[in-house]
Amino acid sequence: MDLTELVRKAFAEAFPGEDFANVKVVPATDPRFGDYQCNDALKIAKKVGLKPRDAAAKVAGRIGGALKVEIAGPGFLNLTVSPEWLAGELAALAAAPKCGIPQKGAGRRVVIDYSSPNAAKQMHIGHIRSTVIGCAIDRIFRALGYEVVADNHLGDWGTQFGILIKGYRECLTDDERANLTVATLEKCYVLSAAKAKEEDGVWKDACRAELVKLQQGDAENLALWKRFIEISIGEFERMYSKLGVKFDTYRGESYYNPMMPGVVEKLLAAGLAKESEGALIVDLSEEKLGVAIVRKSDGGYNYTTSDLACVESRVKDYNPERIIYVTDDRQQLHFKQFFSIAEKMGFTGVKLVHVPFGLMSYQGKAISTREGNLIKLDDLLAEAKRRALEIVAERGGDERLAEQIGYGAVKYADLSHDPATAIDFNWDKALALEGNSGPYLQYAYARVCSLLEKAGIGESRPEGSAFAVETPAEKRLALQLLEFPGAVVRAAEAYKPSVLADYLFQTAQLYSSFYQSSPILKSEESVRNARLALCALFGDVLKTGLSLLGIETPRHI
RNA sequence: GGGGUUGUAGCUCAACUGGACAGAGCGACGGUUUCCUAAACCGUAGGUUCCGGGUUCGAUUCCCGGCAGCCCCA
Repeated sequence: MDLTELVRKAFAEAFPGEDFANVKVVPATDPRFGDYQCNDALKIAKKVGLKPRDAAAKVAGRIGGALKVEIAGPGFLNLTVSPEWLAGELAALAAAPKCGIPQKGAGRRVVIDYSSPNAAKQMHIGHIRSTVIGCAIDRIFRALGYEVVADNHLGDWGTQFGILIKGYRECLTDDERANLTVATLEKCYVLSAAKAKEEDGVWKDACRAELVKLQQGDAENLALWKRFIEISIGEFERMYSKLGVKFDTYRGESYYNPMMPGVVEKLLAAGLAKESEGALIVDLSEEKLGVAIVRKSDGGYNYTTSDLACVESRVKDYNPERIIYVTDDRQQLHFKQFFSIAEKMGFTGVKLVHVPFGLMSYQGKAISTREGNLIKLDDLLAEAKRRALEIVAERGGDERLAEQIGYGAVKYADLSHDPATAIDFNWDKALALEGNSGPYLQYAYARVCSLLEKAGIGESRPEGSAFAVETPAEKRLALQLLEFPGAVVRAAEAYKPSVLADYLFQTAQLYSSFYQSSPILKSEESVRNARLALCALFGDVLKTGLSLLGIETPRHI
């Protein structure tokens, strides 16, 4: 029985002819107010010409069934459910596949564009956010039944390849060329770029010449470029496998490069683009979005054009309902511009969504080689594992467990914040193992697994009919567990994995509190069975929820 | 100059999009282990939600005007 539906029906009977699509029942903000509350009688009171409390009373009189209704304060409807209702809901949730996550996305397809590092560079801590937030959104949408195309829009084209090719030929030893790694590529880029700054400009011109050859399809340069990309992707995938990230496609900028002239032609044909100071621009000043350059005066293209080509390509290949871009918030203007142009070009059947996140800094400064504050992702993960191993080893845990916990800590530290929040990287916070942290949740899971195993339940599940909620601690946990599907939906609608992370943490807190205060294995049979059923459901919800955040759940810690 | 974004406890952050007494974590102080994993639990202290107006039954949330930080654009 859906409480919102029930209450909406009561509203509709009390006030025929009004629209109550927005009426909703939400969990009570305080246990003293009951189990659920509805605040909508207050909102419609004026509309129907009644005092708020009278409006509430009129609705309250029509809510029946298993619900106890009280009118409180200015006109809140406080709802208290019966133990039977609660047991029934818990049993239904326990029996539902995927812990009751609604399949809202069935038959729908979305493209999610995230991570997108630059080729020939090692990933660093600044890449965590797009990767981890994007991955969580990816998993959440899949869980809701969406067909997701996870696409890694690599930075794999541009002037840096002229510098790299020149550097590769001149700055590396034979041995380095034979055993090429991303670290070597980085080094050769730095050496070559430094020489390109020399006064005479000879090196710089040579780099440009290599770039032109590459762009014109010179076989040797193209082969080198391909090799650089393959090595880069290999290195990225080494990181992704540690982080549990998997892409369906790696279509980088180079993939869209050939489509750019076509895009510009369309813009011209549609009368959207015009010449200005030698460049081709789209004027969006009427929308207060300034102007977007779609072709520079030197004939080169930039991101706006490339992203438009990308939308066209994705619509053609996947026909998605939505394309979600997870990038840092410096790019907000760019996305507004390009979304606006895409709409004017007629791409109206696809919803374009930008999920901006606050840039990660370190010691108060933007992360860059120049600032000398660049921490490699690999090093961060190694340190996370090392710190976790120190603690895990005391209990006989192995390296694998240390990875699960250490990486879980890193990911959770990011996912538990609203994406919009800018994060100043801090070792102790990123690797926190206590309090509101990944390991806290993993620990709660390991404890419940241990409990269930001791009860002889393990991975099997007790009869749903065992549910019976008696004590306040049980009830708070039970009501919270019922909110899981809603939390997943809210996280997806807001594009904020933090909503789910927050829910899971609160749930684990309620469980820990319940666990502390309530003997389970030693209770007499009916209580024991009821509590075990609740524990099992908690375990399933926590495991499912953490999997949506890309955090592993070892059964034993 | 224009635009975006953020401002909540000592610190880091929540607050289900307008609801009841603004909640957590860390840090501080105090307590809990012959008992199902103490990476835990319980309690105490800590607030002019940046400032000033407005909208209304009700504002951390919405509107207007400031201030401050970060970012983008020319």
